[in-house]
Amino acid sequence: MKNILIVLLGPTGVGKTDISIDIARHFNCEIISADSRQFFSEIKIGTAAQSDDQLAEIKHHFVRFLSVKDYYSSNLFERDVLKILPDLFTEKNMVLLTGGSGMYIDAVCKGTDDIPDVDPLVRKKYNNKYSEEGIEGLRLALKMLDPEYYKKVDLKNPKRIIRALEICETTGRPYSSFLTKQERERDFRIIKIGLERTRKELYDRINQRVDKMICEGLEEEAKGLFELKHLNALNSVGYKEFFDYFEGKISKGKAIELIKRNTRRFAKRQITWWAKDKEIRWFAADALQEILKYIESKI
RNA sequence: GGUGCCAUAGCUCAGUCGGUAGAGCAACGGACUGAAAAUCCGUGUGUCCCUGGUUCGAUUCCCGGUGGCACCA
Repeated sequence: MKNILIVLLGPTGVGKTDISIDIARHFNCEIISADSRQFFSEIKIGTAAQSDDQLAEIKHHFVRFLSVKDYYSSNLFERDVLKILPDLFTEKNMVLLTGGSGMYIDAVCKGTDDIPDVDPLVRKKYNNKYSEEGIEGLRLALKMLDPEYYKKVDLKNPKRIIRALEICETTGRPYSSFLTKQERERDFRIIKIGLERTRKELYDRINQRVDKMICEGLEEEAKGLFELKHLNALNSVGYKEFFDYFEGKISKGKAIELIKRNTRRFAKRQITWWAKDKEIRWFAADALQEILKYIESKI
């Protein structure tokens, strides 16, 4: 029987965590988290972490295993997950991958092209170039180094351009020459399950969850990380807004309001990301029995 | 009960000396292969409270309703 990776995805706040526990319990399998912020140990409250009971009952991988000071990426996630999957599959032919980071899930399911790692100094160099010369400076450099990608890329998005430039510089080849658009073959089956709710319901849950985080002490958690606010891992909804409050830029009420709004917008971006993935079978977020039945029909 | 004010986008409101309307916020749609809870792009979504009148034409002016607020009783 071929090994199976169940992928449970959906926007933030839809209810993935609870149902992932139910599914893992039912099939007696372990969980790999594909949530790019739950990786970090210091940001527990703002990332709606699993409860201690949940973590005790079901073995979770890639949850709070990094410090916010660590560098991580979707590519490292792909490598790390592919590294541990064989071990997990020797014990049980099913593993549950669940989370809300679309790019990380895709990295595991579809793979990414082989592109050399980049020296952080090179990224720094182009970030400096951006602050000194603006987006136009980046565009000119890209036009020189990778005219093909220049035609495709969003020329207003500095991160996209900087990424291409740092690869061009590191490898001496155009970034676009590394992009094959070919999906990797995996030696396990993938069953993708999406959880959905009406927009109204989802937004109500998000708003309530933010209020809950505030009660649980999100402000204190953020305060303790204020000195590290420049770190990428802390450029996250729930923290950046509090940092603005601590700096006196906005009121506390405004910060909470913005956390809610930004979480809603984040959820919308997640929905957009998955909208074009035809492999996903969508279910109402509380339809556990249907989901279990669906999985069983596929194995 | 009387008088006054108000009624326009999801919300707060602007505006049209009569030619069917706009700003902030919210919202909506999209892009995205190693920073992705990031980053970036795009979009006004409207019985201008209702009925009648004047008018070539009414969201705008007038009569009468309805609802809200304030004050007086």
